Amino acid sequence: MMNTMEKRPVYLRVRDELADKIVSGIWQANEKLPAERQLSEQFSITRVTARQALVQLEAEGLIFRSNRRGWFVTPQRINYDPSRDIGFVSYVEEQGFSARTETLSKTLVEVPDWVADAGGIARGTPVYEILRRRYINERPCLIEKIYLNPKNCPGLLQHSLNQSLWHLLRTEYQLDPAERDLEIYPQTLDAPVAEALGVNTGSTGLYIRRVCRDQNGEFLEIDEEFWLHNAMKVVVQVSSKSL
Amino acid sequence: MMNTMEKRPVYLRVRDELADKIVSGIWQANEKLPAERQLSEQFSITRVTARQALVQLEAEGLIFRSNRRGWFVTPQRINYDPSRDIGFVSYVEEQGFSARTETLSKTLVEVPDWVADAGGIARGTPVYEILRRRYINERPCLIEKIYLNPKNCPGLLQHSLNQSLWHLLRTEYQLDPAERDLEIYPQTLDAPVAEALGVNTGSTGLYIRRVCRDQNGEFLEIDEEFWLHNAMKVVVQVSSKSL
DNA sequence: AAGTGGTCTAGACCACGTG
DNA sequence: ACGTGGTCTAGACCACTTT
Repeated sequence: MMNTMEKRPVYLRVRDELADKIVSGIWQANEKLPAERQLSEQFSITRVTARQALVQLEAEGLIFRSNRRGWFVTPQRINYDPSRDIGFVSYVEEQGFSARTETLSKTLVEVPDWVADAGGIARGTPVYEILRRRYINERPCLIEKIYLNPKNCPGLLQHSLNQSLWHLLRTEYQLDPAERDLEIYPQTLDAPVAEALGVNTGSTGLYIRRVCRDQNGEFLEIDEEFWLHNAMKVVVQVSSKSL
Repeated sequence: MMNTMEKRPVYLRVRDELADKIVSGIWQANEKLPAERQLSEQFSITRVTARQALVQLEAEGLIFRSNRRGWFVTPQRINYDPSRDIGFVSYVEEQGFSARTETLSKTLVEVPDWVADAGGIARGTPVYEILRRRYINERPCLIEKIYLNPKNCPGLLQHSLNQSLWHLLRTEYQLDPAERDLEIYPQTLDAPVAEALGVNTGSTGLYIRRVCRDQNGEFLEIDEEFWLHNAMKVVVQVSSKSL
């Protein structure tokens, strides 16, 4: 029974009880929580209040929702280093998870203005655009949008892109990035991305943008990643530059 | 009048109208939005629905709330490079904002276990712990918790710490970081941090952890930062390591 | 004292996913 | 067909901030 003398709002007390079942391991990763109506009955609260507790846990990353199927326990975050290119799949597998990449589309498009500006190429130039979806333990965790200058990698789209892109770029085209500019911030997922990840539009995500250049500072690749906010931790190692 | 044929939920249509006033500049940064009750009347909706729209905008980072005072338009994000130590204040001022640092506490404590492990020092060792709050345009934006090995900087706490810590460490103690390990992920703000930032417990934040080492790999500083999720963008430049 | 957001109740209907 | 979450109404009382 809950202590009714406690001043903490009801929804936070419910949150605490549910959080407890998760961190203590009573509810395992990917396990489905009881239905909202069931929870409200169990705690003698309205569904609105139950939802408030659930939304709070979602914000904390402890649970996630899948469309209209229900609420589930979030699996452990993976570590992710956007500055390395040893290959997503092997990197994730090193941590004991399974990973998979799926190519959603690969096309030649007119370069978006911001990509042209960030990459220092002329506006309107045609570039390769690759859209991929990546899974961790069969859960779709990020959408990736990649832009490449065809000048550097002609015929790239003929290859299968469900594997490490950098492995391909290195072995087939002798490309090697020397420097990367990263931009990272929390952002809500817009409709197309959210849909592709099977979550609600407007749910929280983490946005990562990566601009890779070669030794001459010439743009090699620009990559935008839209992650579920609870799927990973960014882990980067930076050496000091002499100024 | 809103198009009632539209399938988009009401709260998202309200969101759109409010978002429009913000991005179009009709409502300026830090301006207060109309009261929830006023909005619900204006749009002929319940307060619950109005709140749903506001919470959505909050998640997107477009507005923020201040205790029970109301909802306000979020000012522009600053760029933040956790790999540099040119000084927070000057870095922010370069971008046209004002900045200020406030020391909340400075003490000698027994090293927390995770700090000892991450820093490679013996558990139980005494270390300096510094707690600071940083403002951008007089808005509290982050809480910083710093751990330092007193061996490297004896007497540090006698200095004023409302300024660039690394300037102090360099000029007074000849310390210079060679390498930094960064860990970055979205996380909700716990009670003490949220209170110190004047926001609700459980609101979204961005967590940054930084471990600085010298050339010999010895731990110099560990720093935990708890940011408002909408206050900044992480911007890091990484040079490729030869593997 | 008045105004604000914070919390909560007790319902309802809808759209979608799963059997 | 049924169970699920997604949305929404029309109220209420409380705690805190501002005037």
